[in-house]
Amino acid sequence: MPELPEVETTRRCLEAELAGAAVVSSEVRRSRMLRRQPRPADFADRLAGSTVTGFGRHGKFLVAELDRDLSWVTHLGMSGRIAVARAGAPEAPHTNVVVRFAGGRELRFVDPRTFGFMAVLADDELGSVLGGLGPDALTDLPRSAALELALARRSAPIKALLLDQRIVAGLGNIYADEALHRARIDPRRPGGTLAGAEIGRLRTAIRTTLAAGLRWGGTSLDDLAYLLPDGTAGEYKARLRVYGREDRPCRVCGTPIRRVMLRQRSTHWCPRCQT
DNA sequence: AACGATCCCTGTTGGC
DNA sequence: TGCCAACAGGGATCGT
Repeated sequence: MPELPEVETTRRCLEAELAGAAVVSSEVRRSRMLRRQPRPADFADRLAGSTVTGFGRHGKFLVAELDRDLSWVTHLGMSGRIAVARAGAPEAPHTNVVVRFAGGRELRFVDPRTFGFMAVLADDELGSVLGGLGPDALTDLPRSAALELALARRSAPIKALLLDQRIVAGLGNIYADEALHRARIDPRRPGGTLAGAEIGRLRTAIRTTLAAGLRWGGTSLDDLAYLLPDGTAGEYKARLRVYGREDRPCRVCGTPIRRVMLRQRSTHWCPRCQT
């Protein structure tokens, strides 16, 4: 579930907790977590002795800047989360990577399904991981004209195009459904059929939806998946309009929310509000 | 090129 | 109760 609001919430916590901290050592317990690191041995070698100057984000990628011109990249995948704790405090199951900082705190990467990954990359390696990403949906959302151009003549469902990180980076399955409900657009519509006014509504809906998710600390669907780095849950789930609400009444018109599989991803919408 | 299916991995849930 | 299939926040890759 980690999508842009969850990653940005995580980033803000890490910036407050760990910006300026020096890495002492790291421990990788599942080597699969380093599969995007060109030479896996570089990970621990490059982290040791590095200082984190700040935490950034592009789409769903968390990008910590290190001194020495290195970037420490984390993707949370489906089930990943970051925890910050004191060394020695009880560990969650599936703690796959631990990075220890001077002063006795550590960053823990918990990820049961291991779809997430970490890598410490030099500038010339960064492109192979972040290169294909489109503009960030929160900080750099394209203007309507640019969005219209990106969707023109596309036959894929608009929902699928919103999930394509090359067009806009940051939306996932939850917030794509939520934004389309806010925009009153049927998720199955071919992207190329969206008219001018609809593009504007979609753009506004993306901004509003992401801002709302962020305001509530993201969406924690259950206690086993996404949580904030301090272990508390994001509160946006209670405010979702369509995701996970099949057969329950639309919050706008009362019509039962419908669900279909689109590109193997479950898709929720209101058949009355969204056309 | 663009599109859709499949696979990666582990855990939970719902139906029989 | 027990078992097994279906499904879950993402994305790389492979046919067509």
